[in-house]
Amino acid sequence: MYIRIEASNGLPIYEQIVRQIKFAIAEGTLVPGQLIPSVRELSRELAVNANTIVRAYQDLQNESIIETLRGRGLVVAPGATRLCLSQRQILVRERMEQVILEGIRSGLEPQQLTTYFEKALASIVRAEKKS
Amino acid sequence: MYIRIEASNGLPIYEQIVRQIKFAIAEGTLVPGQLIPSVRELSRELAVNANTIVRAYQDLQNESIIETLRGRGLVVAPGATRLCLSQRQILVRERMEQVILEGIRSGLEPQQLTTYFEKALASIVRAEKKS
Amino acid sequence: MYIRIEASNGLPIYEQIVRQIKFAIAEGTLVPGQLIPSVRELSRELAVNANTIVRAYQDLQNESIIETLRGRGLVVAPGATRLCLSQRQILVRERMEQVILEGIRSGLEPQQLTTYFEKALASIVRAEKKS
Amino acid sequence: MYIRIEASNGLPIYEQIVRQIKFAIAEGTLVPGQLIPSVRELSRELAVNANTIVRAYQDLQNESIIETLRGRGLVVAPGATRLCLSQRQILVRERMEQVILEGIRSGLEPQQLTTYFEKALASIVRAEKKS
DNA sequence: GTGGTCTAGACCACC
DNA sequence: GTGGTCTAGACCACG
Repeated sequence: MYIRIEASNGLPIYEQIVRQIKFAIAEGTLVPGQLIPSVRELSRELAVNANTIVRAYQDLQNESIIETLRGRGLVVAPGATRLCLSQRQILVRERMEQVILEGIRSGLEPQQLTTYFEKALASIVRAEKKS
Repeated sequence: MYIRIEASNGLPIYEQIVRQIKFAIAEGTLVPGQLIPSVRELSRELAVNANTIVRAYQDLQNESIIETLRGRGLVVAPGATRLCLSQRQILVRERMEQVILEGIRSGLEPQQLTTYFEKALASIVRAEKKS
Repeated sequence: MYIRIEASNGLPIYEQIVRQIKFAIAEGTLVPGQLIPSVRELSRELAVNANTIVRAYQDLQNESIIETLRGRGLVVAPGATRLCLSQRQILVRERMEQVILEGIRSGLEPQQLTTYFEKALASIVRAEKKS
Repeated sequence: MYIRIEASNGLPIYEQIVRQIKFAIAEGTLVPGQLIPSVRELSRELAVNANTIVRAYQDLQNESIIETLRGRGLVVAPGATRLCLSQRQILVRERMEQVILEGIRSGLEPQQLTTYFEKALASIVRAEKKS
């Protein structure tokens, strides 16, 4: 599992960790039942304060995405995959609506917005295929 | 000019003011040369501390969107309209790209994204027409 | 006598007036004994608040550059020409020293400073000749 | 890093701080990546209100001269050195031009200005060598 | 009346 | 511990 922290990009570090773990689950890199790295381990690896990792893991526990296996560590919860996937999609829909609303309110024509959308989608699909 | 502050929506108050003034300029409610509400006036009207208004106005000055006429007040700068319009559109494009990228990365098919986009656009256009 | 006020250029309006009157005296446009425009007159002409003119004239009186002729108005004081000339030159010397000091402290070589100086002087002399 | 505040020299305190930090970066006392004094620390040290320090630091952030590492502090941004150096030199050139222009307009001969310049430069270079 | 600066002190999120 | 935001209230220069 690869997590990359970007200091000072606005997003709190614990949020970056939460998101990337959810993402790893959504795309199947982490599957239910699998152990995730211990607090100490991840703290060392990312050169991030242990408290910050704890905070991230707590958020994930509160959302029932991971759970503790006493004495063994933290594992991905059953049902986490479905949860993460649907969460992400709901989020995407909400943001899409916001962006469109802002665009319209700033005086962009629906036609222009559609053009933006299509161009962006095409170029992103292309870029993702390569990587 | 109507400014509405929403407490605790995440955005700092001064940012909400900055955005709404930029928006008012972009849509032509405020035009270059026009005096904007005085610090004390807006402070009273929004029930917000004067320093917060000052902060917002200073940000706008740093971006050359307003300028001071010493002892008289603050006016919309020449060129502010163009500035605000283009800023807003650039912002919309950037966010659109982000949303699409997130969508693709969360496993949504381009086709699904397009459906989301079209539905959202249609319903927003309908809603805006009414209001 | 021509006075030009630039709103919002940082310098207070009364200062701009004081300077330009001193300048007019230094270059001989205004000579000792000559009446200067009345407060009301100048206020109308420059579209500037009368209080501001009063303030400027007070500063000039405090420096003995103008004086009141009871019942007649304000006149340029005897000796004002010499005063204005020397004031300006002292000021220029002081600022020259400051600029050089800053330049040296910012890591510019004396040689570079000399080059800046010569180029600037040449171009300004050229520009002034034309006008 | 030494910062010296001079009360009431016309320049606002936050401006004095901004300038001196830029200067420290330009001369290499502060290098990119280095933590600058915390708000509270500098506030104590200079006996200046914390808000005033915050204001100064925000101005520096807006110019991309420093950036925040959330929860850890503020560091000099990469590229800040080049930025500060060039800013300072541009400033020096502008002021040099202004001074010369004023001198010419006050009736000083180019020859006299050159004499002023050379004398001032020589004496400053001498003084700086000693210190 | 206007904006600009400063202080004092509070509360927040983050690490 | 860090910075970020906000409030309250003061004083200043300017018009």
